[in-house]
Amino acid sequence: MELSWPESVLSNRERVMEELIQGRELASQLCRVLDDHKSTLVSGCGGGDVGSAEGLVNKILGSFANTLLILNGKEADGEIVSGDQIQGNSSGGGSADSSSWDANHAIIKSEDFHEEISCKSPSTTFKDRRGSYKRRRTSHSWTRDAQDLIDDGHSWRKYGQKVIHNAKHPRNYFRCTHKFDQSCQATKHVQQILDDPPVFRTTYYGNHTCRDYLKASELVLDCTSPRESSSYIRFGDIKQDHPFFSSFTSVKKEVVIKEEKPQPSDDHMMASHHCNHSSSCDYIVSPNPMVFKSSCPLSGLSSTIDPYGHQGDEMSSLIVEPYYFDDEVLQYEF
DNA sequence: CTCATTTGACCGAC
DNA sequence: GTCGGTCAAATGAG
Repeated sequence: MELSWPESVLSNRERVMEELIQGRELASQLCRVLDDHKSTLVSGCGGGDVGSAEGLVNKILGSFANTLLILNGKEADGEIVSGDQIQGNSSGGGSADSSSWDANHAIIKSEDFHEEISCKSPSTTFKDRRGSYKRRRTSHSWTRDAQDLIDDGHSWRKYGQKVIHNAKHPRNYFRCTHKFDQSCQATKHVQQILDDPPVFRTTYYGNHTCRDYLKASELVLDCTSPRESSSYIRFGDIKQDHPFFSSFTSVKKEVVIKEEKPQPSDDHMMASHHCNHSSSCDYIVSPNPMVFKSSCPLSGLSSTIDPYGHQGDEMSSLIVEPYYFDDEVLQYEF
């Protein structure tokens, strides 16, 4: 199959590579810093170079964010951020808090970005009765206004629709498809708030804890067509009519190749994919769930990088996947 | 048959 | 009492 990159992508390809490679280098530095820090702690000296580690983390996040912005075509708008501009979750609040990012006619606002790790109702007391719930007032949420119903890269299942007081259109309620099989608590509400032009407000609640590889392994693309303002690369569903989609076919293959290796963990999400093709493609997304798996919530990454300003969607999914650089896997062990 | 959507009921928050 | 979020049976699509 012929790989053909669109011009806009080709022009950014080198920059993407630069950003990714820089991210790899920074990550390597971070590993060393963390190792030093660990040994320092073991030796009882305390302190360590935490500030340096944080700086590296920020730079890494910035590198990946820049990559994503390039892919998203936002570079020209001067929205490339430096690593120092990105603040990790650990530094409190998250940079997405006051962010408003206009992409593809979408406006994202982070309304309520409180860190509430401990959630309200423990699953042990989970609803025995219908309608038993607590209103979401303190859980973090993000709203996103868009003229299109944008696929955010996750699988959603509609579980309700409600006519809202003083609202012209009913509100639709969605939960993650993997709510039960993976205990993913992410939900979203979608409501049309304007008629002409139609504007849909999507409010996201909670983080995706699922690993929806089929959907998560998508890349957000900038698209010149307003109608396709939210096109994605879908590795499990390559759209061949799009020149950029076809160019990523090899990516899909590589993902499949990795699957065929025996996975010790619960890595069965893409078991339905079968492909024996090999590929020499250069930068790849892998579904290996072990990479980036740490005690830190993934939202720590996604909340700061994701230009949409919400956690756990396709962007974060892309980021937390391991990246291959010419047969080299970027892996972190924290 | 499986899975997603629809829709009325339920119930806590206000 | 009203409103909004969720549940779950019924229904539909593939």
